[in-house]
Amino acid sequence: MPAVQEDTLDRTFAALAHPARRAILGRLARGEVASVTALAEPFDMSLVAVSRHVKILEDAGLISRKKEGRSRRCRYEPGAIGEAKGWLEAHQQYWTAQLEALTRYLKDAE
Amino acid sequence: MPAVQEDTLDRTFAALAHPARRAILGRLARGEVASVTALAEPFDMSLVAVSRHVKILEDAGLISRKKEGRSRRCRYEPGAIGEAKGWLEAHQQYWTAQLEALTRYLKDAE
DNA sequence: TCGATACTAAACCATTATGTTTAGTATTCG
DNA sequence: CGAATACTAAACATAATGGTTTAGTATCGA
Repeated sequence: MPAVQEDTLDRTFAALAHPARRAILGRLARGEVASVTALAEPFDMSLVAVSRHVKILEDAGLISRKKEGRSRRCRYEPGAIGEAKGWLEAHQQYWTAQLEALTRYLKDAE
Repeated sequence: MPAVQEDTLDRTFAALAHPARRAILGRLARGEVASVTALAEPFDMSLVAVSRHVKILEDAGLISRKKEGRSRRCRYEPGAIGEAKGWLEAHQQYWTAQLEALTRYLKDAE
């Protein structure tokens, strides 16, 4: 199991906890590369607010932003989501292993 | 892809964003069934604080609490973590598919 | 029954999160 | 150059989070 920094997971899970950020990430995860203005378009929220959501996603390592003229090209970065998934998987696996052990134990005890 | 309620994911990811809660969940995910006092033991934090972390995990559906005499038996509930993992997987998959398509495209363009 | 145990509830405080509006900085285009 | 575009920064209001201490409530055990 790769040793992931605690505060990295903090930031990643916190970033994923907001529906607007999940929506933005979802769009980018489908391969789209979009400007902040384009990302803001579906939301009933100021551009400033969206810009900060984008920054939170960037700080969590979930996306990257590159200045391109006067706009920013935002793209998905798969590393952080992989780490979060890894954490969840590891814990689900432990549970599954535990459950299997219990099942075997109960079978033997019959 | 199962339709998971947005605010359920909000609560689940928010619950996972705190290291103490991940630690508690990790313990329970390994199959342990523990009282709040037992869960609080490793932390340099009041029992009251831990009790509230436990409640946040419970509200997110990650664990359940059952009154047993004067203590509460806390146990792992695999559903919510599965939904969170499902969300992450779905988005990783899309990206992977996108990447593969791009790779094919670039190969053809050579 | 009376005190200890295992909590949860309530009140409080400091900090962080999330939105707003208003400014300011680059960059492009006529 | 000068206006429009695409942001980010700053200042602000409000709500939520995360901790504390102090009070309850329920249960157990002598």
